[in-house]
Amino acid sequence: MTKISLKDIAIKAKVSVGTVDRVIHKRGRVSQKALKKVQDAINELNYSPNFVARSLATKKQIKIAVFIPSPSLDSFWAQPLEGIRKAENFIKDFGFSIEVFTYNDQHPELIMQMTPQIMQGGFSCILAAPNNKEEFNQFFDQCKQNKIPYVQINTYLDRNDDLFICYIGQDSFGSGKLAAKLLDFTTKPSDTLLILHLEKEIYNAEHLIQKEKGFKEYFKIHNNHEIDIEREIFSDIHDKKKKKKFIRQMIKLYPNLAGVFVTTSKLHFVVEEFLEYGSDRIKFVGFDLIEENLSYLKKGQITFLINQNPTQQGYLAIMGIFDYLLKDETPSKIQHLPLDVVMEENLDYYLKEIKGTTMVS
Amino acid sequence: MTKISLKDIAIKAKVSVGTVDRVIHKRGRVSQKALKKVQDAINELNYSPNFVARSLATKKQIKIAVFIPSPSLDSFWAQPLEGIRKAENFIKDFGFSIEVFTYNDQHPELIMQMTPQIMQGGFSCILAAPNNKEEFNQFFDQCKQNKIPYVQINTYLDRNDDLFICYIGQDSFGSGKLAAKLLDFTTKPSDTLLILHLEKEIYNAEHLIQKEKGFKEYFKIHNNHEIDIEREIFSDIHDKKKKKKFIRQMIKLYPNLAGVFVTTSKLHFVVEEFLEYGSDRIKFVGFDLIEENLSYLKKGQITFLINQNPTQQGYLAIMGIFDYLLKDETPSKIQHLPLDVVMEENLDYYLKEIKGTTMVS
DNA sequence: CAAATTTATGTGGGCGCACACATAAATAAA
DNA sequence: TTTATTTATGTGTGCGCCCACATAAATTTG
Repeated sequence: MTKISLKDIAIKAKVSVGTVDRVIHKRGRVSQKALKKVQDAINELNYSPNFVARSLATKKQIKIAVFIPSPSLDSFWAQPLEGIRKAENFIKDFGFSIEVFTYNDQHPELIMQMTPQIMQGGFSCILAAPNNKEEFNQFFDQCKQNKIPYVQINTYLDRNDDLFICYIGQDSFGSGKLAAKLLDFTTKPSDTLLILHLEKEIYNAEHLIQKEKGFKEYFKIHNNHEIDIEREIFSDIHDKKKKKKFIRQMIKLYPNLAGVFVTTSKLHFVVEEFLEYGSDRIKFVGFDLIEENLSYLKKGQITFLINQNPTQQGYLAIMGIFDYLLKDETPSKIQHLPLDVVMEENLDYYLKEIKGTTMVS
Repeated sequence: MTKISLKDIAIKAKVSVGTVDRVIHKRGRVSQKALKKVQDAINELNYSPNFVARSLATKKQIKIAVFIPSPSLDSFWAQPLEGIRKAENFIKDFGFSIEVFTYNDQHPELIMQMTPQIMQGGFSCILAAPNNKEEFNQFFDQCKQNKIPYVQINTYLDRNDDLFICYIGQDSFGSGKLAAKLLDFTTKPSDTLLILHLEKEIYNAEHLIQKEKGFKEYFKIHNNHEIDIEREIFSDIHDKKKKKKFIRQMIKLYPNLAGVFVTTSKLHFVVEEFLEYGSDRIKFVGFDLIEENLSYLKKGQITFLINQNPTQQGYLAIMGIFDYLLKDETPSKIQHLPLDVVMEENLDYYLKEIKGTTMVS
């Protein structure tokens, strides 16, 4: 009942293990006759290589580069990083190692500066979160030139080259629809709902565009209440004066405001002001279980947060790369993770991460 | 930069690898002097064994038994099984194999009949879903006698012996609270909410008791609307006549019925009748993304389903056992998985499972 | 047809570890 | 002191695979 080994194949095909090895790795130098015998034996015995032994034998160290926004600038990224570390812990005995590079998505010009360093680091694969559309299209072009395969997480950039392995993350469009549904629980006829982008250069952030589209899509289908959908952009969130002014203006502009959908994790920057100047009817929906948002959720001032399984994103991406490099398994191109609806009552379970090496999706 | 190996330790401690091996495995036959030298070397070089090589060297096959309700009788169990298979696919190259035994929780007397077979199967570890309290306490006693460690999923049975490795699953109490919150979104003063157990022998199903407690707990804290909480038990769900009669009776008994919480995955058995005889104000909350429930969710007749991460439960349990047996890692005893609030808009993402060998939570 | 070249096949060492076995050192019994 | 006995230590083989190298067979060239 024990697994079929190379040797079993060799015996069955009446050749040496060296020949079988050559067939499996398509190294050539095998006669037609032997080739067929070996292939038949492999099929008959339903052989698949033992990747544990394979990993031990190929003593080559495999390096993976990770390129994500800095967790110290945006605490959201601590979570994917945690998943990445968890995966690293698992695959390190297979000779895999991980090197993390971080960027600031508010200063995308630095991304290009870091690119050469990453390209020349001798990495077998790159995991990147392409927050900035333009820069990362260039980055991935570089990957292509250097023949380095890559995986995307969190933000999806449509790429056609064959070095793009897969995307793992949320469906931004779907998350917009979900946000709409959550706000729609409490809408009344002729209410206003506001889509609020707290970022500059929206055009360059594909995921935000998709979220807005999804939100609007929901109300195209379900607009039984004649809800008024508005959208605004404001990026000076660190300038308190400007922020207050802006929010006052919003309240004035939209007297029937019943809900605010912030398309990033930055909802916490505006909740207080909306509550102060606006009516208490206003409900909020935003993204991500970062500390700053959680305090409002716990106080009941934010009703819903949408969680995008960040830890899982990082973990799955690394493990996918592992499968790809060690087992030659090609994953499906688009892997959408669940969009969790998080409120006070189920928050805890999302926070405590599963202990032990081997988490999983 | 390559990892420290046994040999490195041997050289540093000026002994042979055999001696190092003896120290690591506590096999004795090592002098005090040598012991100390080796321990010091291990600490200094921060050595940890390469579990890939270890697995290859210990050629022994490790068998894991899985004991869960039959997926053909309760389709919920297809999902944990999927996670189990996924994990199996990963660990099979490590010489691990899995054998699945199923039982019928409606006929717990058969559980004891199967027990000897499982105990004598030569398993290194058992994964069980202890739906029936009494029988599984006996079952786990047997595990203890036979010195076979075990992991619980989905239902938690408090056990004190040191062969109980861990529990992986939802927090039943918390899921009750969450259900209460979901129904409370639309309650009005003096509404009635009904906790409905569609099982017999509730006293023997610990998780159901906990769900009820959690539900009531929520309204102890949040009862601003003077909601009336009722609870009923009905188990003849396959007898349509009795079922209809029962539901009519409920409607009559509770004229202000605004919500029904079914504590298992069997909500689909009663939705239609409640909708037929009752007011359309009645909202439903139940568990599990099984096909029968999903059709109602998609039609908008069920608003919320609570998902208990079943696939993950199975996957994590097996991988936990793997870590436990191969890496000597002791996991934390209680691992609560997230309680996902699933509605029409985010359903899809929970259904499509991540492709590839190595999922992971 | 022998020699040189190309192509096909087999052999052996090693990855890091576990484990059986052989040997050496220390201690006890004769 | 010699011989058993116990205890300590080292060596060697193999897990399944990869890969470098040696050898053998087929083909080409002179």
